[in-house]
Amino acid sequence: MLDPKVIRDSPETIRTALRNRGYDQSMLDRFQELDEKWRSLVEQINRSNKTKNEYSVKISRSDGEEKEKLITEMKEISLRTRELEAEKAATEKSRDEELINFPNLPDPTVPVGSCDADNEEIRRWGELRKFDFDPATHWDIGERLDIIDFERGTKIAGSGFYVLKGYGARLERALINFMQDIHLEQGYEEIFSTVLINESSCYGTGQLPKMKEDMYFVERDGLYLNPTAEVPVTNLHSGEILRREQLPIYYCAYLPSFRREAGRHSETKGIGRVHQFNKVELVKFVLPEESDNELEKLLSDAEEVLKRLGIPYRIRLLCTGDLGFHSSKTYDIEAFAPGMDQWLEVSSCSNFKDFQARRAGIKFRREEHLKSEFVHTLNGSGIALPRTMIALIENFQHEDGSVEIPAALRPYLQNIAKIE
RNA sequence: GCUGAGGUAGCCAAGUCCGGACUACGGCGCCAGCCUUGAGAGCUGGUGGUGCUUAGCACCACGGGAGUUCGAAUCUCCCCCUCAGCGCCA
Repeated sequence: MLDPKVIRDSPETIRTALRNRGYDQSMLDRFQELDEKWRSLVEQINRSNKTKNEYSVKISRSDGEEKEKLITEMKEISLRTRELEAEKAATEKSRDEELINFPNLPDPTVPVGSCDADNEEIRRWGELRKFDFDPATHWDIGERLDIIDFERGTKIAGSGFYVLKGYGARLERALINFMQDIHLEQGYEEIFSTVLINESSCYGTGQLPKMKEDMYFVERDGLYLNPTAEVPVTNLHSGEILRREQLPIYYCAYLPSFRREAGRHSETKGIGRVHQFNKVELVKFVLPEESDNELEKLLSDAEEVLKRLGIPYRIRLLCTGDLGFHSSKTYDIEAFAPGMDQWLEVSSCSNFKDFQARRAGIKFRREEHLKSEFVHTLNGSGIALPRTMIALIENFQHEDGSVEIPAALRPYLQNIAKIE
């Protein structure tokens, strides 16, 4: 959520940001109109309340005929105040509905652009492997090795689900532990959170209201299935005022994530876009002045996973048009999958600045006597499992259909060297 | 799931039965001033949010919401959460 004061004081900044992001700027005009009306109503109600408070004291101190007279007068004032309050409540509701739909302000370093082609490649790591045979896709390899079962996933849950078997399942578990251990080394504290989360948590990080259609919802209990551990983990501190010495907080969390991907999964074959997937997530709570640096560190912490696995990747800085609703600046890490011949987004590292903190009410105090301020939050996948598995299988395949296990991962798989 | 007790400011905690001077008692912590060589103690004032015509003024805030009333921390209803006991359970 943006600071309403900033919208009031520098609407042109907001207008530019909306334009650069490709948003309809009319929301700004609607907000301004409603906000002005709201402020005028607040003024009127304040005046009215003041009179009421004065009457209240007078009534309690008088009796008899005078008291009756005062009560009659106050009745009228009360009635009028109620009307004003009803109007204010309605105005406030409309205004806040506008406010919650404003996307975050892009960081000045974010390139202005509208589509994928405008994203800026920052760097590459690793050599793309040269094959002396035609590299197979992970779904072909997975089926041949009997480690990925698409048909049975569909049978037990539906289209867009899959099941891992044998070494596939073990590889998944190994990757989770491998990643978590790296992040523990890097100074993150491990969290295992709930998979079901309430509505206010989803508003807190900004998934709601925009992503409602993409989330699974348990109607009976009013709970959502976790779409990304960013939501529960960031909300661990919602409504809290942290002490200065608690910051920075680094959390890493493995958690299954669920996305409805309404009308989209059929576009992608394999396990690149599915309804349920595992992900290790990195979440940071930091001092506002540190968040720029913390984003760079977060990115390199996530990259470390791919480096140790030996999977080639590239880093892209997203342009204003591709930036997520709640993010101020985002780097995507894309691993190369030679079978699919595609760069796959395996991580998205974002600085949200105070956007989520403002929604979720996450503050800190520099000194005990000073006013509380909003923290800055960041998060990044560290990293998403299925696409990592795709890259791993497709990069380390042999012509005979076996898949080599990268040396760093072997200790997590009873030291086996390959799956065949 | 049932029964009971609770939720008041950064923290602890009075007030709630019986609505009105509650401008929310008091304490802890913290800040400023006074005092002191210094510190401590003591004393005085301050300590959340919002709006505005911003050395200030006003309003709001007692878990959340709705209602009753001229007036609600206080009465009524719904919901959330905490604790205890019982029940159920991997």
